[in-house]
Amino acid sequence: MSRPTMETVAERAGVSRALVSLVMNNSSKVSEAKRQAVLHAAEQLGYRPNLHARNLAQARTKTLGMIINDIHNPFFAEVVYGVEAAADDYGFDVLILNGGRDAERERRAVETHLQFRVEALILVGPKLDNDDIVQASAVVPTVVVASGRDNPGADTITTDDGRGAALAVQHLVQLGHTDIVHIDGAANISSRARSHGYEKAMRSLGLEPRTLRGGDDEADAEAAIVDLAETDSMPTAIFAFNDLVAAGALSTLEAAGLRVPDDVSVVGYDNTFIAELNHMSLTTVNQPRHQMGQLAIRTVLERIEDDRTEPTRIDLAPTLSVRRSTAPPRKA
Amino acid sequence: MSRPTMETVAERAGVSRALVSLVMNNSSKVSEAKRQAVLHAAEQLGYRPNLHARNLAQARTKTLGMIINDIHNPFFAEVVYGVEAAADDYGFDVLILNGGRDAERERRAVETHLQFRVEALILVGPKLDNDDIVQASAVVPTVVVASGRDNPGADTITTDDGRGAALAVQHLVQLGHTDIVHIDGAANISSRARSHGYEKAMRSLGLEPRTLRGGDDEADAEAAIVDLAETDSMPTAIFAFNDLVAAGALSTLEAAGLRVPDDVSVVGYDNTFIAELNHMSLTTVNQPRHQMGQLAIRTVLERIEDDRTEPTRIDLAPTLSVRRSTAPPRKA
DNA sequence: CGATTGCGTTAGAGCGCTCTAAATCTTACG
DNA sequence: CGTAAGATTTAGAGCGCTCTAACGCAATCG
Repeated sequence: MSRPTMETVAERAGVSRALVSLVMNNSSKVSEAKRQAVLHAAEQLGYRPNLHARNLAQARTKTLGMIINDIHNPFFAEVVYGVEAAADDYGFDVLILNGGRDAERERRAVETHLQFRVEALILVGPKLDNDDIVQASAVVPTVVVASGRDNPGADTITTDDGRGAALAVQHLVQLGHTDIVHIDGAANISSRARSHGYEKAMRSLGLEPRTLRGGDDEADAEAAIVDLAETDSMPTAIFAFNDLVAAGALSTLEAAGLRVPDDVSVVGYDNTFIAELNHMSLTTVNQPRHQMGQLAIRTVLERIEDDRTEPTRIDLAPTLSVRRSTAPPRKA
Repeated sequence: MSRPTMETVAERAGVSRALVSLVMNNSSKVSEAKRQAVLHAAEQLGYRPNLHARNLAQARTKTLGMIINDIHNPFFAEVVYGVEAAADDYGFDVLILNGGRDAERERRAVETHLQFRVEALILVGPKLDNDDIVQASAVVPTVVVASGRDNPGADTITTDDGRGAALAVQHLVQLGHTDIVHIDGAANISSRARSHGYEKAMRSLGLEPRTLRGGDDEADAEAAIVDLAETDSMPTAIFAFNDLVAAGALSTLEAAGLRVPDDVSVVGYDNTFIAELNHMSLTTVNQPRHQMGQLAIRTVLERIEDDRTEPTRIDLAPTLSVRRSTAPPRKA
């Protein structure tokens, strides 16, 4: 009652096991007659090759291991699609493991992938620290897709957060804003690069930067906005660390009786699903996620083929998606 | 230069390969001294068991295959967490493959999982048709997590869509609404059950149902709402097929100069991320997604252990998450 | 017509691991 | 001190597949 094997198929088709193997890998040197016989027998038996056996016999697995920081986050989903599209081109399977926003779980996921002998590791927005990444990349080619991060030993695909922030500032300034506040990402990895970019862009345009402590979700925006409202120092525009913070800003501003974009313009970051909703319609900085995913695969697979040892870093340019949350400031 | 194997470790530790195997499976009948020696050697060599070899040698893989309809959709993400939590309890690894909203890709994903000899298949919101599901479940125990669907051969975890719709209606009626329009899900699988539930609930409360054709995204809501506005037959409340449609309703109503919930109340379905956003704050029908994921695993694993052959169906009760998009109707 | 070539096919070793049965080493006891 | 009972350890077969080398056979050629 157990699953049929090549042996079974061979017997049924009246050929040797080796011949079945050749057919399964559609080798060109099999006579049409036998090929048909084998395929027919396989079909009848419901034969399905055993990947474990194959992977063991061959040196390789033709499999890539991907770990996603958090399956909830639609930001990463787009990267996944890019990765899968590219992997498909190269004939690789992609196994996905969920990191669950937890370094420890991610570590176990890496371990699992390594035990599966994946040929490369794609870490999407990893929580792992540098040591873990160094260790992993010592075992198998590793590529990290994340914003604003340097990963010793591993290839890295990022977008330039500083430049993204500058795009946001420039857009607002072009609209006529001069009083632009930034709500930062607090301890988030990419927070630093984004606030630096913001501050640098402001100064280079002769404006005074004003950065408030934020975080990475709606509630984090609230405190900052309330503070601005109470101290009567509400700017004409707000550049938030990410879309979720921007969303928090939106609702808090509204609760305070201010209208977006009439009274205050708001810019987010990441161009997530939220930003696209008509009801939100957030102007936001976009990262070419699909392309990031594709590049991740290309980079790491070329690394295998050319056996390059030096890690590469690819820094893509973000773009701005302008929607209805930004407008010229009210004429004072 | 190739990876170390048990043989290597055994040699280094001065024991036999079999002993290393025992240690790796932490058998109790190994002397402490040898255990340490082996672990030490393994550590030094960076030894990592080869899962393919192990899976081949053992009859089983201790691995489950999950296919997610669409990695973008945060509805499924929550199910994933439930699945993973439960699988972890049972000591199973979960391999995730992305269906990509495409039946053909899903079919290939099933094939891949079968070739990996997963011990069970978890299909989350599958696009596959019944035949495919029957075929898959003939090979390996299969469980489908999806709303409103019957899956011959496979176990099914659902919530009762009709009841969910009734919850929405009851809530609105309790608030005092009598003119409640439903925007349906058009060709979506669960559309039927939800509209039936809506209509039945309306009638049982002595109200006249009014169902408009919708769909599953923002744009689909627009046409319906515009129509209501133009024919001057705007109800006091709208029950949408899902949260995204509800979001579309929100923005279209607003564009038409109507306020939510003051002029019109809106109820969504699924309690997705969107509904939670402060700026949207949608009252919506919630499905216990995490629990659905957990139950999926329990069901299918118990099926293996008790080798039950009859498929089960578990129908969970939805709940209502009340937020700010609903309120009593304006007093006329 | 025997030797050569080439195509299609197959035998058999080996991939890294588990598992059963048997071997070896201790320890305890009469 | 010999031996049976336990406790550890090991040899070796086998999981399902790929791959190399060799085989059989028919066509080709000098």
